[in-house]
Amino acid sequence: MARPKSEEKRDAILAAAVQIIADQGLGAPTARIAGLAGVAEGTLFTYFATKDLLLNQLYLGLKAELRQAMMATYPADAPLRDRLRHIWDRYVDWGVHNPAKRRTLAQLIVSDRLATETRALGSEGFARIEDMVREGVAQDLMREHPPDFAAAILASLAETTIDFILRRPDSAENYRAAGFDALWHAIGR
Amino acid sequence: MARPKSEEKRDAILAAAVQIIADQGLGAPTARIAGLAGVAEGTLFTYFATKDLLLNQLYLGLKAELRQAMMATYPADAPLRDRLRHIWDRYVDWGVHNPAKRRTLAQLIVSDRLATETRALGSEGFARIEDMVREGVAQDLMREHPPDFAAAILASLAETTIDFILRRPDSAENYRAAGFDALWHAIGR
Amino acid sequence: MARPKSEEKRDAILAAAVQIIADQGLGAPTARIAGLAGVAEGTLFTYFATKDLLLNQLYLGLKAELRQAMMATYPADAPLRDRLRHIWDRYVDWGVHNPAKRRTLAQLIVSDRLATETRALGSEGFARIEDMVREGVAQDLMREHPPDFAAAILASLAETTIDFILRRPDSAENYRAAGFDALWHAIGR
Amino acid sequence: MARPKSEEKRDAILAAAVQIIADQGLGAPTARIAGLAGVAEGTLFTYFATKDLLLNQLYLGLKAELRQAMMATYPADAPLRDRLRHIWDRYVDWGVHNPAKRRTLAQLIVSDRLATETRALGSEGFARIEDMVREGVAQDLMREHPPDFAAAILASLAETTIDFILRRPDSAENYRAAGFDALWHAIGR
DNA sequence: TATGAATGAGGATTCATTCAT
DNA sequence: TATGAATGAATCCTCATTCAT
Repeated sequence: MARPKSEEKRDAILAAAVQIIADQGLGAPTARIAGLAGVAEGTLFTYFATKDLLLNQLYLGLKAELRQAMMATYPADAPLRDRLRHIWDRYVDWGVHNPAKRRTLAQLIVSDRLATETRALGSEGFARIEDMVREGVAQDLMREHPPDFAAAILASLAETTIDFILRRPDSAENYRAAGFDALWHAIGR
Repeated sequence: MARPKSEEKRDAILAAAVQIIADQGLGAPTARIAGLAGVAEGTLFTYFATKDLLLNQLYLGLKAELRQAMMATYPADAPLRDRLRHIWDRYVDWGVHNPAKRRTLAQLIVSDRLATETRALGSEGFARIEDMVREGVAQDLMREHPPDFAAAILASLAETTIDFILRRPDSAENYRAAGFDALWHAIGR
Repeated sequence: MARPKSEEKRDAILAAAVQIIADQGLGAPTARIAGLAGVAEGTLFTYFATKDLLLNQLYLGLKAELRQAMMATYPADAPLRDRLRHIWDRYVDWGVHNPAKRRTLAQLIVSDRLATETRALGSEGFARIEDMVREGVAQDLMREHPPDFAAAILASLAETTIDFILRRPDSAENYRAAGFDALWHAIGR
Repeated sequence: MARPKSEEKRDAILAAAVQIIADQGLGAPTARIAGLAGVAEGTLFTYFATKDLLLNQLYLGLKAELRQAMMATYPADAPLRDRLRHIWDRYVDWGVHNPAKRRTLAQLIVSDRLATETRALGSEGFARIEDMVREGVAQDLMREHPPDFAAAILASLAETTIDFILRRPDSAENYRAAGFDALWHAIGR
């Protein structure tokens, strides 16, 4: 007895949700999401009992995806600055190449529909960055910031950088480098 | 000329909207806003023909308020770093002391309910910061970033800082200083 | 102490009502009527305590106007057929030249907003036609129809004639003549 | 395929609309219509996306019904006068026996809620009458009227006749005969 | 499990009427 | 009397969710 609820359909719903929410906001009807996903209105609810549940799963999924993108081909043995740059580039690139996902994520984050627990789960896994900060501080490469604060700075500078790249794609490389430069000075020594 | 439209009522509606939206999101019923404002459901619509119009006005109002807060008692003759610090402190303080307004602003910004024109109007007036950046670059105090990029970095670091202060109010002073430190290094030389 | 409520304003409101109702139906807002009449929303209600009252007055006014139009320069001494033709022509012409009034009247007649009494008042004054029918029967010029039935036939054929003239104004004269011909045969001998 | 949309429910809604509109006008709430039809408020909108759509369908349905009534048991081989009389009687009877439908139809016709296309569709199918007129003219039985004008005369005289019968049901037979007599002379020779 | 019709609470907006000015 | 802001009931329609098929 294989899994009866097809993984495929679940994914289709999630993917549809990203598109729809990106351009109609969280108020978008579940019916529209189902439609784009190619399933019936009611079917959506066999995969996600509730719209809120769908939204929470969506958030978690997107966060996980971003995390994976950041960590893919992570050069564990490279020098600190290179590893940081690796993460930075991955973050920025993911954002630049997935504007709908990013927009949806933004809506979810400021919304009141994420359970506290969900939010907590989503924030995990940036531990690697925090480790790097601790390492940097120990090696005297970085100024002494609380590690989570430094990680948050990385994220916020990356977001700003992505915004500018999306607005002026021609200067993408400039902004990506300038952003990293700002980051390195902001938290480095 | 009958009863003139009262500035007071308009403000009450806007103030109510801030509270309600901060904790129920943009989907909050206009009826609830009117209720909190102490006016009839219909009255809201004599002041704002449409919920979207209300939202756009609200955005503009909050942006203006933040701008004023930042520029109040601006020490025009102080050294660059002090002027930047002044703006930084005002920004952070405003955010810390007006969490509902800030939350509402955040919702509005990621929403799809702001007219393009509104968004443009709202972004104006951060020119002062950009001027400072130009000045800093000229004086060789700052690294050469596009001025609007530097201004955006200020805003994003301030937001991050506010987040941390709200989460750990006891360390407010530390975060405010650390945040500025990060900013100064990020864009300074 | 002359009359304080200006007759002029009253008429302006009634005239505005005709236009507005003709193209937006009876559901048109009183505010819009007031606007077109050039008076304030509230002023309308000092002239007509209620929208229903306004509608009833409007009906009565239009009916009276049509009646007067029909009877103007009535050739009391002409032969029966000529007198009937006179009324016919006046009726048709009034309808053709006052399409908005006619449309409004039509809406009022089928609506449920006319008081029974109003409707009764409106129907009066077609007595002249009924007299003509009696006279015609007596003179053996007309077939024996109930006089009010004959009058109603006149009205309904006139309405139909007006409809066709409005749709094909080039053939106005043809239709007016053909319509009268039909009427004369319908009720005449 | 889940529950299919039931023809029954659709008809119930249409039937309810007739009753409600007949006595409360086109302004009658959809909720009341749904209520009388025995379905939920929302259900009405799965059958008719819009109140205007419902109204247009209603008009078309009633027109079709009237047309069918007129043509049922049409004696295609009878003499012209008998065929005309057949249509006349059917028309009048339908009106007399379906006062609510007739009242609703009247409201719809003068309203501004029928699409131009709807109105066009509704007028089709009175072609049979026009054919009869052509035939009558050819046989020298009728005076030369434009066929559509003659058809309109039939309708308007029938309506007038129905009005009188409804007001004085005791004389139904007289009016029906007198009305046809008027019609026959109006358009016949 | 998949479907989509059925449900009815809820929401933005309208509008006749009232009332402070 | 004239004005137009204030009122809140009423209206059309939406939408998450349920349920018969």
